[in-house]
Amino acid sequence: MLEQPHTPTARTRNRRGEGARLRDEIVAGAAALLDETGDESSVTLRAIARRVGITAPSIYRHFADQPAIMLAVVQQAFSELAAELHRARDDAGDDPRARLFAVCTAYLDFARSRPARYRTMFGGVWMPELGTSSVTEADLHALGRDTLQLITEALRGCVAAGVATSTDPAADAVALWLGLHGLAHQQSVTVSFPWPADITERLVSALAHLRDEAA
Amino acid sequence: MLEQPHTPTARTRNRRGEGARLRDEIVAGAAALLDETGDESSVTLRAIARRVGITAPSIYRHFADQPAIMLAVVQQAFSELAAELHRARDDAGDDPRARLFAVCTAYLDFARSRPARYRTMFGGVWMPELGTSSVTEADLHALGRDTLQLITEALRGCVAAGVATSTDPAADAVALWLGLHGLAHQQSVTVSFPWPADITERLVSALAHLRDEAA
DNA sequence: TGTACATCAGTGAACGCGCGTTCACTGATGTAC
DNA sequence: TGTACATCAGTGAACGCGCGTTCACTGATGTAC
Repeated sequence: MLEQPHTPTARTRNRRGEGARLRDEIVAGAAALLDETGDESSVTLRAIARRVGITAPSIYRHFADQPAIMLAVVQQAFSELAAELHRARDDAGDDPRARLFAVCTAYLDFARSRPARYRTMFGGVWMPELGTSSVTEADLHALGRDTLQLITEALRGCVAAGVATSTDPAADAVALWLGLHGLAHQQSVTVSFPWPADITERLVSALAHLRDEAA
Repeated sequence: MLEQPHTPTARTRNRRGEGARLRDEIVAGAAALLDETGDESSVTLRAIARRVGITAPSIYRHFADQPAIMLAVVQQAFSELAAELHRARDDAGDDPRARLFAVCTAYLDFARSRPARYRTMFGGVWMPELGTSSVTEADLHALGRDTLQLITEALRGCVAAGVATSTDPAADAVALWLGLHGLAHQQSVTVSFPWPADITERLVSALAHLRDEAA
């Protein structure tokens, strides 16, 4: 990860009533910084300000403190993830097995393409700040609920079609998500791990209790 | 996680030739700090020094820089993990199924009892420092190799005894480890996740391709 | 057995840096009359 | 249509802090003679 100064384009100040735009720019800048440096600790309030092309105090008009920015980044990342999973499922046609694999593959692709953001979403690194910061515990609940629900539905589809033998799709969906998370997380940390080539298929078919494709 | 000042016992300086003892105290102090704060960024060189009861520059006699301390903590944690897994397996008797579960349960217990250390071991948070620091890539390879080998052996034992139907234990062991890692990691981050009660059994039996116990 | 000396463990003061946050402000833009 | 004024987006300077790291040093301990 080389240093890439990213000379910010000279900003023209927002017009009256459009100040809220800066909020989006701040979140986008923080996300870009996170992706580029791969390191959560590089995403400082001042670094974000430099990146966006404003002075540090300007951020306080839009965020109570630094953790609040990270929370916004994480929230946005979760809705991006949900959107990508939905798109993948809808593009996969009607075969329930294909739909399940489409969702799982999209999940892994998401993590692979934004490793640092994925780690931040699930890393809990910003959670110890709870209590000292403006981030409330309520903000954090239900962030991953969408994802889990999508996986559950895809698994139920397989069961209904008789291609999966799971007798408790809700519980097995949790197990399946945990497997995906383990792989996604480890991929986001190491590139040189000696994965079996078919590791995704292996994980998904075992955890979803898929029948042999031949059968 | 409340602040616990931990007034260090007044140190008596090591005798000549025993200076290397401080090295162990530094590593232990860093690990303790990590476990107590739950936050990697609190484990600064100066905080470690305070904790151990020495001045900051004294650390440089034993470690080239700050990441080198974290590497030592991680290395020690990996050998602790390996030791606990071996002990669990050896205590589990001869039943291969029980041995496999003993290893997997010990793995999860390890992560649960030292969440922050577990996250640091596998979090890759200290890896971006590579190149700027004294930590070499060679130091990092093979750290988890022991663990994976133990799981592989336990799985092979099940296959040999006919209680698991895996046809590629080496590859399935990777999948099983990934599942355990997903669960261990998520547990280290959240306590309030609505896990199914039998999540461990569910993960292990699916990924290891265990036969129904009834059969 | 006594003493000079080298070695070693650790200290104390200082450095420059980037950080989060505060404060009083500026100057463009829209609005009321 | 013109102008005074309130509002709003953002600035600039400054703060205190903890950090990693450097440097010259101290003083106890063991060793050679």
